[in-house]
Amino acid sequence: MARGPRPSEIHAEVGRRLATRGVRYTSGRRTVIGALQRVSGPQSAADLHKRIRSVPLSSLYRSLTVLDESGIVRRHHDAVGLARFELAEWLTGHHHHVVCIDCGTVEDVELDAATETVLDTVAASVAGSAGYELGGHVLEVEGVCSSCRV
Amino acid sequence: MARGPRPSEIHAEVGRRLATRGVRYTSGRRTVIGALQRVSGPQSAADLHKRIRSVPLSSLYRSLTVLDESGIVRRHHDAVGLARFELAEWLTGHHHHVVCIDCGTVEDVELDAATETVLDTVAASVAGSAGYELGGHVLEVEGVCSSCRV
DNA sequence: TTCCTTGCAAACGATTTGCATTGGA
DNA sequence: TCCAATGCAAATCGTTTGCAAGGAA
Repeated sequence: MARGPRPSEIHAEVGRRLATRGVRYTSGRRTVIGALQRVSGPQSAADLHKRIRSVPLSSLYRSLTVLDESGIVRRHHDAVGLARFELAEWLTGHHHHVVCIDCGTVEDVELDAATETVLDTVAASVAGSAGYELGGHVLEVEGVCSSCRV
Repeated sequence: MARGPRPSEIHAEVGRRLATRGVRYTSGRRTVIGALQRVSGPQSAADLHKRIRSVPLSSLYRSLTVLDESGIVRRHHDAVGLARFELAEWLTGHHHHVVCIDCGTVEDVELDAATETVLDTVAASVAGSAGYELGGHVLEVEGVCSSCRV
């Protein structure tokens, strides 16, 4: 399975990628990447802001936007419509999400190669029959997490 | 595959479901359900409002909220974060989405029973290994639609 | 020096809500 | 009749943006 660069190399990778686009890898942006690296699952701007009070919200949003446009982070939207950000798959490895229907928590999950192959096949046939050129796939498994099941 | 009631029976089904919750099936709500029935893929409030000018936006949102809470429509959020609504699966049958990475269009796709079984198995194992009680699954296939590929 | 980036405050826009009125069972 | 539903306008709130100051190459 395609895991990304190891954690210690992520900053270098990101810096390189930004450089080729004429974008600076400033300390604020490093802080954001660092925070995303330390957690699991997509984070809202508010979540991140709580962890890194040094970066004001507006700058945080601006950084996340640039990082998204540069393919370094990926923006999702949770069930409530809140924007949530996570490192792109080339940095973390391909993975899927398990979403708790009750509390909304999202956790990352990696599938074994065999299963992933099956999904690829399914995705390809779906894309084909709809006349789409396949780009990727996202499997979201919904359920009730252990804390909500108590 | 579990298809829902036929189109002509949907209003009756919806009315029945709402009644058990002490919610009225008013003409405005009928209009909304009718509009959702006529299109394919999740619609934004603005989309719906364009089709049914008779229902003011605020009422539209209120109806969609009630219908969502009653399990009659389901709310999603597209790549831009806009809320999009579609009839619940017990009314339309279980299906998945193909999303165009370029224009954001979302189309419904139904898989054959065999493939669906495979997905169920995958979803169950994912939920299990994450300690979740399985609720359902969503496969989103991303690609480039034919019009964007020109 | 030259742009890109940052901070703050103000602006935006989708969605929600208060309140008086209307309408369905 | 009686309470839920509606419409309008005002309020929310996550997110974006203008502009002047700060910082990296």
